[in-house]
Amino acid sequence: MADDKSTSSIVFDGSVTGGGGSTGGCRWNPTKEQISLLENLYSQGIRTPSAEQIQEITTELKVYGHIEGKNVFYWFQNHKARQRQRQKQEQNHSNNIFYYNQFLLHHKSLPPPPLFAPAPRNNNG
Amino acid sequence: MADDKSTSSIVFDGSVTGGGGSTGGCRWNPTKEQISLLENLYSQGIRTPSAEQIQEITTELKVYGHIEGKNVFYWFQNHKARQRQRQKQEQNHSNNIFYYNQFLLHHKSLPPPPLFAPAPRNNNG
DNA sequence: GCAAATTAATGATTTATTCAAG
DNA sequence: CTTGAATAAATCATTAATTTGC
Repeated sequence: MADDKSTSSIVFDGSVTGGGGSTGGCRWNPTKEQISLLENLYSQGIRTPSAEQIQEITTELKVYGHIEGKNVFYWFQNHKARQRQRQKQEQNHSNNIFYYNQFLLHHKSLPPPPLFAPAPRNNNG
Repeated sequence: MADDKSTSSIVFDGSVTGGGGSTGGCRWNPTKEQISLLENLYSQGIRTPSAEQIQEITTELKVYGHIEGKNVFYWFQNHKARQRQRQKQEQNHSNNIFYYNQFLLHHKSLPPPPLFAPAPRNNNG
């Protein structure tokens, strides 16, 4: 499905180096161990590791194969986003009770709302 | 398209105001359309709509279901607050992930990340 | 069994929001 | 109001699975 994109030529030359050779792919190809470890960390609650964390994780994962900090960073980004996406698809549940305090609503009849009245100043419209 | 969950339609038909019987369950339950529209307005820059704006928005949103001015007002209040909270948490949690996202990635292989490392010492070996 | 073609998964880039600071 | 910072969302591009035909 690579229609006429032509916009991006990609400067990626695959000089990822470091790899033990293998297929010398252009993009990082995580090993089972690496994925397992990453998923474990994610499961532990790590969603957006700090730079330091990324460094540590990268170092750890290097034992199982070539990897860089950016790979770790991207992995968490993508994983979180895709997990979210999948969850969203499951949004079949009925009500979407949102964030609203019933506190005010209990007032029911709602008297004249002066709250937002004294603000005739600039409007963002 | 036509992703209507059709969950709406009832919910708040009439007896919202002037009740007095049930203590709870009478709070505004925004529909997808309403939320979408509100978020759109928020995205357009509206943070604290004036009374007139609230009125207009309310009128517009009434097409999709019962809603009152206070709901609109509170929605913006809560939405803004929530966004701020989230942003703050993020800021406090992560430091310079940005480092990976903008600069390094464009430079391919991750060089030594001293940017966010005030570490004046350099131990190696 | 294997290879080409197609589809699905996912790594890597780019873009758009959002709040804080000046 | 403009700029800076930092994601998250959307998108592109490549790899792995899977399918299909021989």
